[in-house]
Amino acid sequence: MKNNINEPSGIQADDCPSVDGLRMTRQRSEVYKVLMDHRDHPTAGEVFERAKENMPTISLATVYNCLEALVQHGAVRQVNFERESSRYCPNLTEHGHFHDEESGEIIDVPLKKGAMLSDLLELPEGAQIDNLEITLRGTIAE
Amino acid sequence: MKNNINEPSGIQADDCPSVDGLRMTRQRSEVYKVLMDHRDHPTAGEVFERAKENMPTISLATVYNCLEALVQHGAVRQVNFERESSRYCPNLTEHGHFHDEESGEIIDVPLKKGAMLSDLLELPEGAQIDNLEITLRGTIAE
DNA sequence: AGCACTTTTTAGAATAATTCTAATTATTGA
DNA sequence: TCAATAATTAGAATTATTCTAAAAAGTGCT
Repeated sequence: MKNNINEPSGIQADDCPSVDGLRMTRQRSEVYKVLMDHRDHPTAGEVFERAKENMPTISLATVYNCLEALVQHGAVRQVNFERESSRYCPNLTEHGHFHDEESGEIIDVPLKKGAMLSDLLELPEGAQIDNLEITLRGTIAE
Repeated sequence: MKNNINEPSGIQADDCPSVDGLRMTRQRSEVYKVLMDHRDHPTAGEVFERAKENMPTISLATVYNCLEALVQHGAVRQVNFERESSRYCPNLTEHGHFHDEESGEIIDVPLKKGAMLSDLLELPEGAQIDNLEITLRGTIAE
């Protein structure tokens, strides 16, 4: 790969706050920036298209690799709607996703402060929850 | 297809309570029975394997068709865990799913009676919810 | 800087769940 | 019984994602 940008691999805090233990390569930083830029839950393919604008040599496999690395280090969340392509979301606060069937838009749905999941759900005895996904599909009345 | 079983296509209430507007074929009824028999959230492939025991000529495409028909008519729910194969669930009460990472088991998690989703989530103004999916991943402490 | 070592990136091939296609079979209702 | 519609089937096609193996980049030591 031609690397003509004279840039250290440690990234400005603004771009990506050096995710714990994750080496910040130019590609990972670009992928992360794409997600931060418009926070609209793009698919890997969409991230690829956007990343190519700044970094024409990036490959789709790398985008997948970067997304996986970012997800595993907790810098980004992976969101699944039924059988569609995974989407990626840089919002790390606990939240669900509302999929507007009319506009196609995906809207972050924050958990109410202080709300306990166990108020809503009859969880199994002793359950330790590592991951929670709440997805909603519907419409918005005008 | 060889059809050597002399059986009307209308199904016993016990097998499948004539889902509104859905013609109950032998295959759909078999697929539904598989789901009712062990309620363990099988994948389409697993449903296929089980259905073949009683109906060796059934095809995988038909299993997919039947599952889709049953889902669309609300007789069965489709459950997705991340990128895994879809799973199918005949429990029609509102509930989520807990995926035990140790045993691999999937456990239905009932919504508490009277609990409102809007107590937990900051829903968008005017949201009409057609579909809600709550999935949890974790472990169970002994 | 030079060198050995590890990690990442890359293009393209492979995989696997699901959907599609077109032909056959079953079902319905006149 | 016949025509019309719907469902089933085998196998091909699709598509998101993962894998592979080679090249490139990064790291750390002297």
